[in-house]
Amino acid sequence: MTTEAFERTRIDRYEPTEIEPRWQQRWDELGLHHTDLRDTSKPKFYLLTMYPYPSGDLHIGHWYIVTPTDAISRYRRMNGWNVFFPVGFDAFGLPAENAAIQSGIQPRDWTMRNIENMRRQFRTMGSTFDWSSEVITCEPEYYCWNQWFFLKFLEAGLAYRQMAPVDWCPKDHVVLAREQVEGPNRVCWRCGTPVIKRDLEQWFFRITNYADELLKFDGIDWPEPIRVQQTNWIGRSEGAEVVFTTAESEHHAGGEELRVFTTRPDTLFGATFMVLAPEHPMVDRLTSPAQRAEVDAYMAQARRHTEIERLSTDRPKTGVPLGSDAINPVNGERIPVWIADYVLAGYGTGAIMAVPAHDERDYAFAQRFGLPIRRVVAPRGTSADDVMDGAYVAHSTDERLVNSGSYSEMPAPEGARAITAELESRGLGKTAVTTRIRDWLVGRQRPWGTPIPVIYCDTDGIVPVPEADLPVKLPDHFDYRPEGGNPLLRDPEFLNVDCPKCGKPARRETDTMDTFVDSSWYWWRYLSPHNDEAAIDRELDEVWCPVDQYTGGAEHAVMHLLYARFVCKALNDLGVVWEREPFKKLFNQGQILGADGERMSKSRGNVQDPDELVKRYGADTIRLFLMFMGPWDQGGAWNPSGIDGVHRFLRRVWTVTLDPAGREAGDPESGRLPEGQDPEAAERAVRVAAHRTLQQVTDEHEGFRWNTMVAHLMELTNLLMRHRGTEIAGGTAWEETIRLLLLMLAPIAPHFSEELWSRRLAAAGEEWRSIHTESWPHFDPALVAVDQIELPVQVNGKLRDLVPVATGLSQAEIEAMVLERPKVRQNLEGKQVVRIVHVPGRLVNIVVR
RNA sequence: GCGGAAGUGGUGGAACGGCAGACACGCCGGCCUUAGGAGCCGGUGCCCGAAAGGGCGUGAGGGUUCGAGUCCCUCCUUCCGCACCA
Repeated sequence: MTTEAFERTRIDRYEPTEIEPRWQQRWDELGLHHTDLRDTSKPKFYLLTMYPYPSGDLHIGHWYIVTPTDAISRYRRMNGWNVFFPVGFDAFGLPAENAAIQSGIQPRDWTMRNIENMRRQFRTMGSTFDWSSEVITCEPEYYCWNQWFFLKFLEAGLAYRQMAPVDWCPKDHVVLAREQVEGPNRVCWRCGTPVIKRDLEQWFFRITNYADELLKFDGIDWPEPIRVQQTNWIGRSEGAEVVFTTAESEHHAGGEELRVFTTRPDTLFGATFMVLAPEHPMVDRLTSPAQRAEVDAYMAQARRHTEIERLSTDRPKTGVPLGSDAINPVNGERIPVWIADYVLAGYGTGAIMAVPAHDERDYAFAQRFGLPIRRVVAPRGTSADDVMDGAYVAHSTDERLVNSGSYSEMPAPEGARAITAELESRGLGKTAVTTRIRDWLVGRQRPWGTPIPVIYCDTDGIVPVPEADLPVKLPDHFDYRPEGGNPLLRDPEFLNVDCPKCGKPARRETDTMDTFVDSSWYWWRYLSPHNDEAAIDRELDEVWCPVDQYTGGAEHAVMHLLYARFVCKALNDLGVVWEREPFKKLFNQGQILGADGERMSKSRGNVQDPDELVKRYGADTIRLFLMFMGPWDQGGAWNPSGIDGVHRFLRRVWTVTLDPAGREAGDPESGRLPEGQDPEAAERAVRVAAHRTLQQVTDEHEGFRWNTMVAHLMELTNLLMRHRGTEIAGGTAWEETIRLLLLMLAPIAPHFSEELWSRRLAAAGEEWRSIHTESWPHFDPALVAVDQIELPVQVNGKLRDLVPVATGLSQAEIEAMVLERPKVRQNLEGKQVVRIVHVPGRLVNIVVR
C-alpha cells in the first residue's frame, strides 16, 4: 500500500454557518412552510406549540420545545400530511410593565422590539413555522375579540363581578402580583412596604359551571399525569350542605343560618365546635364584645399569610373563639364557633363543622385548644368510649356509627344517607357537591392588557360596551409614576365616556384581562389572524380543529390547559366553534434548567444564549443535541458537555457521504472489511442495519423518542465509518444506506441533510429538489426479519451462557441444545432441574435445587 | 403542606417484568500529525484475579415472581404546580 492511499481526501469541511442561512432563505423563497388552509387534497395535521412570551431573547428552553416539534412537522409533511404549524406571541404581560416602570420605555415598544428580535432568532432554528398566520395578542385586531368573547360571556351569565381579596401596596396604590410580593415578610418589590390584603370588586369567569365536564377527557389523548393533576385541581367532593343555626346570646339575637359543607354527614353527631374562615361574612356579627380585640387581631394576621401557608398541615393550628355558639341541627347541641385560618373563605361555604374524632386537622385544632373530641364512628372491635390518640379517618366495611342517637349501630355510609335525608325533610340540609376549583378571576388592575369592555354609569350601572364600539383600544402612552396606581385611572381620554344607554357622562372599566384569556383561544385565531368579520373562521375551524398535536411545558398542566378547555366548551355552547375539546393530543416536554439546576432566569444569570451556540456549532447540532440529551418529557439542567459528540456525529455523516473511499491513516485496519466478511456479506449487513434503523427511527418518531433516534442514527453511521474505503464503499448498498440516512436526518437536521442531499443530486447530474419534499422511506420487511438470535440462558436467574439459536427451532429442540452447553452443564452439576422457564425468543431460565 | 414527576457508572442517559449500562460526554492507551482544543482505532460500573473466571451492583428498607431498574408497600432526596409570572 502506498502512502498516498492513506492520505485523507480533501473534501469541504462541514460549515454550518455558511450552509444554514442559505437554505433558510431558499425555503422561504419557495414558500415551503406556507400552508394552504383550503387545500383538502391531503389529510390535515394541526400542530401547535405553546406560543412564547416576548421576553426579549429566546433561551435554550424555547429551542427545547420548538425544535423537536418542528421535527414532527417535517416528518408529518414527508408522510403526506398538510401540516399547519403556526406561531405567535403572547404579548401582554407583567414584564413589559416592569420594563416601563424601570426604564421608561412604553410596554408596546418594548414588546414589539422583543418580537422583532425573537422572530430573527426563530429563523436561525430552521423551524417550519408558517409566519403568515402570526398572531400578536397585544394588537387591537387580536384583543378586540377577547372583548367580544367577554361580552358574550356576560350575556350568557358566564362573566360576573364579585368581591375578592388582592395583595395591595398601600404606598404605591397598586395591586401586586404574587411575584411582586417579596420575602417572608411579604413586602412590595418596589418600595418594600408591607403588603396588605384588600377586597376589590373583581371580574370572574364561571369555569365552575363546567367542572363536571372538565373532569371527563372523552376523545382526547392526554398524558395520565396531566389528567390526574386537572382532576385533583378541580377536586370534586360529594357530601352534604348542613344548616346550623346561631344560638342566642347577650350580644347576638340568634336564629341565623350558618351553612357548612361536609363530605362526612355521617359524623354530624361528632361535631364539637364550628370553624369559620376569618373572612366569613358572619364573623363580625358573632363576635362578642369580650372577644372583639382578639378576633380583630387574628383576622389581620390571617390576611398576611398565603394560602399555601394556611393549608400547611405542618404549621401549628391557630384560631380564636368568637364568643358565640351554634346549634347542631341533629341533636340541638350548642357548640362554640371559632375562626381559624385553615378554613378558607373560597372553599365550600367558608365554614366547617369540626369533627375532631374523624378529621386530622380538626383533631390537631381540638388538641391545641382543649376542645372536646367525641367518637362517632367505630370499626368493629372498638368501643364507643375508647380514648382516641388521633383522628380516625379510615373507611372500612365493618365500621358503625356510635354516640349518634337513633343512628347508632348503623353502618357509616347508610348513616350518612339517613342523616342527610332527615335534614332534608326538615329543610336543614341536602346532598351537595363542591369543587376545589374556584371561578376564574380574569380582572387585573393593570393597564397593559385587554380592556374589559364595560362602562359604569351612575344611572344604568354596569353597561356593556356595544359590539359596534369594539375594540376598546388602549391608549398609545401610559403615564407610569412611582406612586401612581393604575395609569388608566389618570387618563381622562380613556376613562371618560358617555353611557351607551343614557348618554350621560360615565366611566370606563379600567381593569384589563388576565393574559390567560388571550392564550385560551389563540390557536383558532391563527386560522384567520386578520379576519375583521369574526374572531374565528367557523369554516376553517371545522376543517382544522381540534388541534391534532399540542406541545408545551407541563407547568401549564392546571391553569392554561384547563382554561383552554373551559373556553372551548363555552364557545361551543355559544355556537362559535364546533368542537368541545381543543387539543386531541398533548405532549408535555420537560424544562431545561440552568447549569445550577435552578429555573433559568435573567436575574439568576443562568440563561443559556442559543445565538452563541448557533454561531459556534450551527443550528442542526443544537437541535440534535437537545434531542439527544434525554427523554423529551424529562428536561434537565443545562450541561453542554455532550454537544461536541453530536457535532462530531454530523461531521462523520458528512465524511461517509462525501468521501466514502477515503481511509484513516491512524487505523491499520482501515480499508479492510471486518474479519471473516466478504463484500457480499458486508453489503447485506449494511443494508440490514440501514433498514432496521429505519424501522426503529420511524417508530421513534411516533413516540417522540428523539434521544434513542439519534443514537440509532449514530450506530448506523459508525457502521458505515468502519466500512469506509473498503470494496463496498460507494457501492449500491452503500448508496442506498446514505440515501436512507439523509432522509432520516431530514426532519431533525434539516439544513445539514438538505445540503448533502443537494450535493448528491448535483453529483448524479439530477435536477435539484428539496429533501423536505421527499417522501418518508419504507423499510424492507425481509431485511428487518431476524433469522438468528443469541438466546440468554440463566440458571436460577443468573446469566450463564448465550446460545446462538436459529429462528424456527421448536422449544424442545432449543431446550435440548441449551442443556448440552458446557457452561450450562457445569452450573447444573450435582443439582436437580426443577423447572425450565422458556420465554420464546427472549430467554431460558433453568430453575435448580 | 397538598397535587404531579423523577432518582441507574465520574456525567447525560439506554433497557415490551427477561443479557443492566445502548448511544454519547469525559478519562486512559495507541495511531496519524511540524503542530493540535483536528481525525481514526481500542479500553473504561465497582471489587477479587496475570488471565480464564467469579462476586457485587439501578436512592433506602420490605414484598410479589422462576426472574424486578421496571410491579406493590413504607421511607428519603430532588424538580414542577398551588390560582395576579407566563
